[in-house]
Amino acid sequence: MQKNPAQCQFVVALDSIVGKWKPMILYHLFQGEPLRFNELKRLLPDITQRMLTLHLRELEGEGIVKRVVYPQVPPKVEYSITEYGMSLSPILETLHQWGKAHIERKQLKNAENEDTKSD
Amino acid sequence: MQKNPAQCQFVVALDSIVGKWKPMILYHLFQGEPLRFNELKRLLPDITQRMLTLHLRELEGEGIVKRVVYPQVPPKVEYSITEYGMSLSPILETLHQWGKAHIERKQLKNAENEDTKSD
DNA sequence: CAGTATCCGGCTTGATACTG
DNA sequence: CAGTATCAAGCCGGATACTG
Repeated sequence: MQKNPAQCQFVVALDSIVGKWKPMILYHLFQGEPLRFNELKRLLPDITQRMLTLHLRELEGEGIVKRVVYPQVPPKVEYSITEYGMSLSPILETLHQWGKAHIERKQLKNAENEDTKSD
Repeated sequence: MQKNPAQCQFVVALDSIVGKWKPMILYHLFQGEPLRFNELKRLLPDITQRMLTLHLRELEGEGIVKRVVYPQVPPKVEYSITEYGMSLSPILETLHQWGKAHIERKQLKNAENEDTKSD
């Protein structure tokens, strides 16, 4: 894509965590407990099986998520954050902090607008 | 979108910086100097005017970028990071660090694969 | 110079059905 | 249970032309 040597490395990082459901998947897996496919599906009520599979495969491909298959019937598959994936936690943490502040800021702005509107 | 109370706040943060060119735009503006529309365009050789406008408008809407119009002919418009926008710097910094490490890791993996392939 | 306006293609996501 | 396969829709971004 872009060749710019140093500057586009956060694009790389973003690619690993961007996707409609990836942040949510990561959030739940970061709770620590390994989760089964259907447990994740239940936690993400609006996701389709297809998207859950796709995103999990991508995260697995990046080495962020570990997939463990228990050979039994009915099948059991558990997903968890890899040790490497844990290295994302500073990113998720700063994103979370900033997102929180950003929402509060927006609500403030809206409140101000309500004020001036009433004149 | 999702109602999940606390957990989706990094989605909010991501929304503010995700977009094909937003990270690059931010990168250049974070250098400190205000940049004119065409200067940004020159720094982002493959961006279209349309996308540059759209992304700048979005960043402006979020309060991250400031747009200053100098009323003169030919028009002059300067873009710069707002003080609020500066609060993104921890995010960009961690993303950058992680992206760098992630690339190196991938190259390592590739090298390993080359080794085993030669058997 | 700094944009808009239109039109269009592709990739991401969604819906639904099927399976070991 | 944990997926795959197929098809279709929607949104993001690209190309191009036009303008105060």
